[in-house]
Amino acid sequence: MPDPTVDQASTPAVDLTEMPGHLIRRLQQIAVAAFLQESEAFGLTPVQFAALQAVAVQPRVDQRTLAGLVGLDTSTVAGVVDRLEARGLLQRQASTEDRRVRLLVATEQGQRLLADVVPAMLRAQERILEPLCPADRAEFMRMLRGLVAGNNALSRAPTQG
Amino acid sequence: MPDPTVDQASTPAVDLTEMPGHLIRRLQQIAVAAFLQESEAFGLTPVQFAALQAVAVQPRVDQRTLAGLVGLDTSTVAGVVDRLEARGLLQRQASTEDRRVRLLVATEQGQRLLADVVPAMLRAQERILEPLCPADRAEFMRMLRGLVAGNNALSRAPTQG
DNA sequence: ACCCGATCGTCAGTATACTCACGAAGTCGT
DNA sequence: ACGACTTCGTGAGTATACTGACGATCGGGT
Repeated sequence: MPDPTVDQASTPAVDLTEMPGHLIRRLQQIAVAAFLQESEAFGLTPVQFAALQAVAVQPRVDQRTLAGLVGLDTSTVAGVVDRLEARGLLQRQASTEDRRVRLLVATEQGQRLLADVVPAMLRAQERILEPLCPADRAEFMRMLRGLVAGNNALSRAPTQG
Repeated sequence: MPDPTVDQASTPAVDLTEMPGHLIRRLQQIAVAAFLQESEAFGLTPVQFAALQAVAVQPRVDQRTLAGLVGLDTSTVAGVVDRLEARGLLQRQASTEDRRVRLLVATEQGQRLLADVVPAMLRAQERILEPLCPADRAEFMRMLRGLVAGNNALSRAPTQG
């Protein structure tokens, strides 16, 4: 009697739970869900938070530089900035020196919202790593940094920060 | 002289590269890029591969069960299955016992494609973990499994497999 | 037999995230 | 001054991934 979960023909015995890519995707879904739960009251997504935060720290960045800071394609940044601008959290200013670029500045409202969201964001980060013992958490973060740094060039939007 | 990268007002000093959520998102982008590069010739996305693989291993699954196997929302599964069906890699069969459900079966063509893609997929997995030393790779996978299992209920699409 | 709640799939809407192509604008060589 | 090349932002097209709502269907209780 063959194992009923495995096709008798020639289906390769691939276990998704052994594949880094699969687990990374699942963990990403989890990380987004944790963030959204903790920051429910503020209506910011993780990417919107990252973008707004980067703009607040570095006012008058252009969109291309912002893309490099948060690790996004410039097409994607355009949409994220659109939504932040529509909510009045951020402004696009025309540069006088280079009329191609749009300089980004966080509004007062954006900075206030940011300050409010930070604690929720930090709670979400803790929740993500909670299943690991404290020693493992540090190890995991170290490896995560190593993997992202080592493979940085692989993705379309390499980080420069 | 204050650090020019930090706003002097009150911008919280959040370093994105210290946030698990940010690094996980970056690593996910990297994992997808690695998969797409290795499997370029076949035109399958990581999620399409996972879904097709799960259907091949477990023929006549319904879409809801498939969602649980690969960790996807049923809405998302609908789209993935649509695309696989349109390419003739998979078939939706009406169940005689329960007319609500659509049973999924991989076609011959789908199974052949799957077999062709598996080596590319495995190469992608190796590339993702490549920056770590072999001992760390095993450790990383162990922690990854622990994080996904421990937080499984957090995401909308908990895995049952 | 019939209603009630649960389940399966789908749909509309929104938000990443990519590719490729484009126009506008800058820069540099000649 | 002019053409070649590059760079910045945007747009269309595609693919995850979620929420919330819906119709169709099934099951159980009365």
